[in-house]
Amino acid sequence: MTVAVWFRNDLRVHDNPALFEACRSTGDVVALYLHTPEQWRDHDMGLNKQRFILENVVALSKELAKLNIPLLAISIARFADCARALENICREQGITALHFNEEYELNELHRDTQVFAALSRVGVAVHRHQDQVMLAPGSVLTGQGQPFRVFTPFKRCWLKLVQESSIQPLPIPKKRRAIVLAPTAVELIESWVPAQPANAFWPAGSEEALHRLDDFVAQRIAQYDAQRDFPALDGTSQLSAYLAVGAISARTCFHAALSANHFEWDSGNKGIQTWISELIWREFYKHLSYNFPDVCKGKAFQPHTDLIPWQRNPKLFNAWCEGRTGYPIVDAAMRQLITTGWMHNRLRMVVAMFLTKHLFMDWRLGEAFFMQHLIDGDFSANNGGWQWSASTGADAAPYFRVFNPTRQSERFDAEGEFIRRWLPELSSLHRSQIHDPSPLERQLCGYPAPVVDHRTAVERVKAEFQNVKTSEFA
DNA sequence: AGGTAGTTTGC
DNA sequence: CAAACTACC
Repeated sequence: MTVAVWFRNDLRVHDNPALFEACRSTGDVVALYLHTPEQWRDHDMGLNKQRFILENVVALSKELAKLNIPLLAISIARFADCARALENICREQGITALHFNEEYELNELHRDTQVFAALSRVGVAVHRHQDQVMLAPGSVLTGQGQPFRVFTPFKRCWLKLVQESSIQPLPIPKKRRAIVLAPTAVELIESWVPAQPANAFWPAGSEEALHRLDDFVAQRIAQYDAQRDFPALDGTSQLSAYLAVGAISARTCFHAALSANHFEWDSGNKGIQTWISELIWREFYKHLSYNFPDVCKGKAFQPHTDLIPWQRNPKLFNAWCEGRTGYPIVDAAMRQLITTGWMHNRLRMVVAMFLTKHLFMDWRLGEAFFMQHLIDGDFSANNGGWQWSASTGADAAPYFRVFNPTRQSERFDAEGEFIRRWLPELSSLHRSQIHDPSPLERQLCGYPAPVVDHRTAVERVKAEFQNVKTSEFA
């Protein structure tokens, strides 16, 4: 008897429910990976993340080899091909049961429904496990049995349920007896990696992820609340990419944070509590994708905001993409994204608000651009963040809350350190000038004038929102 | 997870 | 007259 584990966004051997359960079997265990480059393209997945995933698959195959579990990897085109491919592999390898961890976005759910139906039809037992979130979507509900639309009550309920259920990460399964089946050559997987310079900021593998978590919890988490908003500092965990591909689980992160907080939930260290809150935002957005699948179809969470005549002016959009808006903090952030595949969270909010509320451009353009560049691109978190910024989402920023990029810059990069790092043309400017250089200084530095006037832009976007405002009497 | 204009307070 | 507070967007 052979049992298979299909790996997707859970590229690790520790705390992996599907792997752990498969390994309770006495038969042989094999691991499967399906590469779906065309689907990735449809999802706007950038080369940074494609590379990172495949490097993590390679790292995973080595971890699995230590357990005597061969990894079979094949390249197909898209999710629609998964059922057929798995059916073939199961037949060829005599696989009688398939385990995998659930994913909650619409296309992924659809894929998994097809797989379940196809394999059940040919007599393969399909076992789905909960992994991506600590509490399954559908299990965190209001008193009315409805999904939450507001974060704070969601968080309160989530913490209560988690306390009752105690989140305990699973161990690495025991080494198994050697089996005959040879794994897919690492060279084949490596041949799928896009030809692009290696990303030195993000070494692949669970080992690195766990090391980062240890380091963060030991050194920086206690100051997280005080430091996380300053992009020039290294105040965040830098774990997002590993969470996005599942090189580490949210459970492991949560458990480490809680343990550092002496298992206190609503008390103890403020930095730890704030970081845990961020893990809960991640849960909140995954639950939203599942409970409100319209957001997976490009729709705004608040339907009336889809009446807003967002612009798609390519000239302005390109200025934003390339970091030439004439707002130093925005341009520095965009260059960090393009260069490293990552952007500081505070700046994600700043540039997203700028694109939507100053340039009045469709938030979907920004959402797609982020996915094309982010190494940690995650549909739910990215869509949630964009809709928060655009004021179209669940528990979003109110439409009249518009970050003033210059004010944000003064508050969170007071010395201009971050700006100087990414905009060398402004590096000689004094802190009093760097956030909004005078016309003369811009000319001397070869730095563009602002593409829009702050005041004018804010007036406009507020008026547009008021135009589509739902009547209280409707 | 805000900004801003206008007003009041407090030295 | 600047910080603090308030109302509104």
